[in-house]
Amino acid sequence: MGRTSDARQKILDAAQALIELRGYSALGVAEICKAAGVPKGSFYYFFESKESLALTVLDEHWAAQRTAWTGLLTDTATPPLHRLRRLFEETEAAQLAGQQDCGTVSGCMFGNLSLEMSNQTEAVRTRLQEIFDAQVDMVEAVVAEARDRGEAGVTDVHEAARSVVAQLEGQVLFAKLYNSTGRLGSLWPNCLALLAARAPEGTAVRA
Amino acid sequence: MGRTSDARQKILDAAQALIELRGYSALGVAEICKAAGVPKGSFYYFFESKESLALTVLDEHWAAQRTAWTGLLTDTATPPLHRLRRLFEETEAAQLAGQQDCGTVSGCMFGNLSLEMSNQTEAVRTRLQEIFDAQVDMVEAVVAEARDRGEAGVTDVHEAARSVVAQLEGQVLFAKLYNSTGRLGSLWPNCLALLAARAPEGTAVRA
DNA sequence: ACCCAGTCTACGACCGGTCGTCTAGTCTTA
DNA sequence: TAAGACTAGACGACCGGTCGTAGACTGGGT
Repeated sequence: MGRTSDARQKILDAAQALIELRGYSALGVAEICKAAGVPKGSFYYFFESKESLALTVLDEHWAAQRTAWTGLLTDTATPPLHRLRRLFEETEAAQLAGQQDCGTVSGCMFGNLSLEMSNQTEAVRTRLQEIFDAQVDMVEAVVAEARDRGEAGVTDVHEAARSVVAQLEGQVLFAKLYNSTGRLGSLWPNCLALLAARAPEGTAVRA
Repeated sequence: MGRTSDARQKILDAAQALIELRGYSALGVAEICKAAGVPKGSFYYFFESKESLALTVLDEHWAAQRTAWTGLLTDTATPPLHRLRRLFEETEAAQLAGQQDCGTVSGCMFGNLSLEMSNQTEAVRTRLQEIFDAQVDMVEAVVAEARDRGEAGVTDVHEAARSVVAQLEGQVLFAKLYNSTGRLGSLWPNCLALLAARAPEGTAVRA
């Protein structure tokens, strides 16, 4: 009896879980409705189309993650690099939890959908770009803070932040492929390395 | 006719192109056959199933890429780190070429299929694991060589190689999502950073 | 207190089309 | 003509999506 029908929310919840578990294209509207315990006929009352559902799931998931990230990354009581480390630890913990819940490391929904849908529907691609832009911006702010405190030698903070997020996506992809969270521990040392000063051109790096 | 029918090869080529362009799940057997100019009825003469086609495409694509990588990475005439740099340059060039051919950065087929299929069919997941294992091994050999020459400070060469490949996958994912190869240039400096010595535990943090 | 249009929510039945797959058969070559 | 190489066409299942309407609720008229 919620003000917005709870059937809609049940569809949303089921869709989010199933998309993380099995992807989008391989998923049918009927299957989503069955999992949600909602008649299929109701689906198109609550959602305009399957794609519109994907967009809504994306938005809801990002809203939740953004809240969590904001809490982690803007906590001025802890040094900026420690905040980043906590972000990685939380990511690892989340993947581990997902694995124990449903037997499978589900990876990052945004990365998953990027590779699966971005060249099928322009709307989803645009939304995913906005999400990753926002993620990078959030990391960038922390990196800039660290640099100002002399804790990171990097000069181009935006590109550095992008690389950190890219590293995270790549490692999570591996975690999903190998169904193992074991190696996500390298996230933090790698982040540290990416945030160190860069040699201007060419050769080796000393300690 | 040819001992291996050329129809089979035409299906393979069309499938490879279409999978890079539109993914696997969203692709129908009929569409592949039409693009290949092969009657749909012939498909199941040449391939056991759609999944078996995917496996074959994967193998063929990897065989080609492995050859190219081997040529690049085992060229003892050039220093190891330069070989790695050339690998990134070639990757960037390949993505750019793909973009100009079909208007879209197609990304890495292995990464794409990892996120799209790895939790649908175990056979594909296993094959993808083998491919990435091999990629990491190839990079690892070069990293070990660089370290022996004192050009890389990293101690765990396997994990370092894995991180380099992860970074590559992450950046290529972004290139695909934003349909832009412009930022793949950060691949090489990031690789350098990942190959530098790691502090054992949170050194950069002085708070 | 009762009723009855009118309105909105919610849904089962169904649509045309496409999916992956298969079989029955036609070609080609020797 | 025997034997393989190849293919047309159709199969049942299922896809995303539509639609007519049942049921719950509303607010005036009586």
